[in-house]
Amino acid sequence: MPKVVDKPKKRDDIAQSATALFLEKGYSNLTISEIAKNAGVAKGSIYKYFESKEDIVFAIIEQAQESYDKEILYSIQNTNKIEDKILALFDLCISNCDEGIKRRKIYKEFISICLDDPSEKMVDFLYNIKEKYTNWLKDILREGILSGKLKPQSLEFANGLFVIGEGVLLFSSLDNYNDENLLQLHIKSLLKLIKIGENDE
Amino acid sequence: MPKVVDKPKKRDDIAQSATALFLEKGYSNLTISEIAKNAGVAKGSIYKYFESKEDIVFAIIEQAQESYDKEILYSIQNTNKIEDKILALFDLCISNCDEGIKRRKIYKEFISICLDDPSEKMVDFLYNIKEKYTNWLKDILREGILSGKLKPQSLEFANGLFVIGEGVLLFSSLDNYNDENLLQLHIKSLLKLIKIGENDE
Amino acid sequence: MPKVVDKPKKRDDIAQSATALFLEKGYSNLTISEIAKNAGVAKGSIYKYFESKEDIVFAIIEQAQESYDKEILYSIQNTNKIEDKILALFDLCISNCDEGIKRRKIYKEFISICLDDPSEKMVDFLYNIKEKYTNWLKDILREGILSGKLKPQSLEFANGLFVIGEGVLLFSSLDNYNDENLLQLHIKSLLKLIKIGENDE
Amino acid sequence: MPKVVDKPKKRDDIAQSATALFLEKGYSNLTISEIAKNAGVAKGSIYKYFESKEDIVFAIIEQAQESYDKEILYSIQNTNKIEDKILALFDLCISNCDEGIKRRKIYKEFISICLDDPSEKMVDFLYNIKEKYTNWLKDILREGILSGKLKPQSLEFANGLFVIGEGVLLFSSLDNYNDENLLQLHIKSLLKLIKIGENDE
DNA sequence: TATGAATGAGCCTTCATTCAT
DNA sequence: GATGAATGAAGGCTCATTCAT
Repeated sequence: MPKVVDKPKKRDDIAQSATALFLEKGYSNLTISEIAKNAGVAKGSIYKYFESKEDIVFAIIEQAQESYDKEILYSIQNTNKIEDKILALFDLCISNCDEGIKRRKIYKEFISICLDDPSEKMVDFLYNIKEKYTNWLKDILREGILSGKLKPQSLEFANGLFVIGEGVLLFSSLDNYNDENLLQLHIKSLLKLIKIGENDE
Repeated sequence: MPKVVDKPKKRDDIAQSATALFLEKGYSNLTISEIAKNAGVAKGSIYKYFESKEDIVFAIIEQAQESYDKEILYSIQNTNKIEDKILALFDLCISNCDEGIKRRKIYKEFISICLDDPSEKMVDFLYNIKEKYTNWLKDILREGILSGKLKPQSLEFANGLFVIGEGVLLFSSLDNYNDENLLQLHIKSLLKLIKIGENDE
Repeated sequence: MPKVVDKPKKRDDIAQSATALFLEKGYSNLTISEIAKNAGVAKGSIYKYFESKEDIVFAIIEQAQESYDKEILYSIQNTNKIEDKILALFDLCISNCDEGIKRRKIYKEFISICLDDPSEKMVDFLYNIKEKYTNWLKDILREGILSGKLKPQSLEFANGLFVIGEGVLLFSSLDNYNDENLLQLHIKSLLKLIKIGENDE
Repeated sequence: MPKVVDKPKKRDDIAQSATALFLEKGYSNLTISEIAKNAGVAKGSIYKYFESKEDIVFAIIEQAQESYDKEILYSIQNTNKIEDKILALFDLCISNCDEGIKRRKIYKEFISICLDDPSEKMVDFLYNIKEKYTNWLKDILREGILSGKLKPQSLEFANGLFVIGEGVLLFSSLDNYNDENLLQLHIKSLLKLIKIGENDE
């Protein structure tokens, strides 16, 4: 009987195990040797499951993104107030629990790779994230407009808001920048302006 | 008599010549050998003018930033309308002339270095840019508030606006993203909301 | 099945092969490239077996010293006369067979490294050699004293004798100095003085 | 009127100034640039006065040796007891005043160079030192024999004694070895044996 | 004569990937 | 399937020496 190997599972396991290293050292300081050792697998075997080093981190990122997406969607759907929905959407940029910080780091490394030596695969992935989140954001805003809670021009801020998120992530990874609630304040201030019935003099 | 060499000039010349390579290949794919060859100089000579590879790109970045700052300040001071001042401030993220694109690329590489392997020097430099531009932005907003053209809460958007700029830069460097006027639209939309006397239903 | 490599053996083989080069060119004129080529191995492979260039020569030195120690101990134990025991101890400084000359060269390179740029590891190793050989020498002398063959003050010459050995090694490595029997003469003359019953006018 | 340069003097001055650096950093860590800067001279000028880096340290060593020789000779001639004469001869290996330590370091570096990459010039110089000092030592011993103070066989220890000196120097440069009076003890013990009228049971 | 800019070979080390077993 | 030894290009940096001015 041949040894049965659950290839997708093992692939996941390796990516899982590499995640900790990835967070700790960052992409460019990470070696295949370390990943292999950490996963309890031979260096050569890595290439049975992944095409390249980049492929590994891509798997990590994909894994993280997938689970994050689910959470976010769930959060949005289980929240009522528009403000809370939007904040939920930006949880990645705001949350300060361990899990949140971890995810931010992964995303930051992902961006770093895209900037340093962009591959089509990576850039496409980033592009899809942007589309997806911008669309979710637009859905929220559209819903608010339809229900009469938001001014019609609210939609014009969707793209910009997403991009703020990116900028915040970028800065949050650098030591000096602890403006974790910069984004919250901005969102809240903006909402005051685009909510109907709250435009005070 | 000693051979007279204008050291600062030569340093600048090398940095200048390295800039093209830097833009083309990015920091991590750039080698000292190439820089030297491109500058028509021996490898060893590079180290007469620069302390390290990082020092070279830092010089490039400093050079670019310095000249950019001057232009921006000049633009701001020679513009009347608040909107134009703000757009001038974000010229780096908006402009599509060759010079603008080049600068954006340089800035993007700079960010990339900061993300990949941040040195104190680099991060400090980034921090100072942030402070400087945020303050200029606040000055513009404050002036608008004082002159009765902007609502008081306008100031709350200063930090967020700067960060949008960063996010835009980040995305603009990736091939697929040609939303150059995303930022303009966002700014214009926001201004409509924070201007006094333009809040229409 | 994994390719089976006797790692310690290969390490030894490389060290062995490097020894010839080491003797021929000396530490500072030796390059890793040469060592690799000479061993029929890729440059990178060297670092699978050794941590650094210094590590390689240290292995060579250790190898030589280890085998030498065994021989010396054996010689001393299988010799009867005190004089012969002492001469056996200094075999490294005296012997003129190929093996002896080779060992002397290795030892000389070792000293050279210690003088030029001493690392803790190297100096400690030298220190241990000194302690070991001085102690063996003292044992021989003590035995002679106890058995009534040597005068009690003989022990006072142990340290000095060891150091003569060092000095001789040092000089023997330089081309002009062929006083290989300088040490033998000195030892013999000294023994005449410290032996009991042979102090004649 | 042509600028008159006292070339030999300037050569000496440069060597003098380089000595401190030489002591501090050792030959292999010393750069021509440093020497030039320290001497207040251009790098290129160094090569007007010296043929090579080695030539500079050779000058330093020659300078040191010359002044040392004078002192030693003077000491020997102004001392009466044989033991004191011999100790005076080995002052380089024994003295612990600043000057003595300095000289020992220079000599050690000299030996280090001879071991690492011996040039004819250096080795000849070392050979001459050996001859000179051994001869002085023999003179002292011969005088002692003639005056009936030393046994005839004393002469047999001349070569060995010189070599001990070398060995002591070599070790004294390494951190762990503080047996500064090893040599004194050895000499004194030996003298007791070779003096006439002091052979006790 | 003095200068110091320029040279460029050479150094040790790293690491993603391959492939024989 | 699994292994891990082997590869070898590439990289940043140093420094004694030369030579145009």
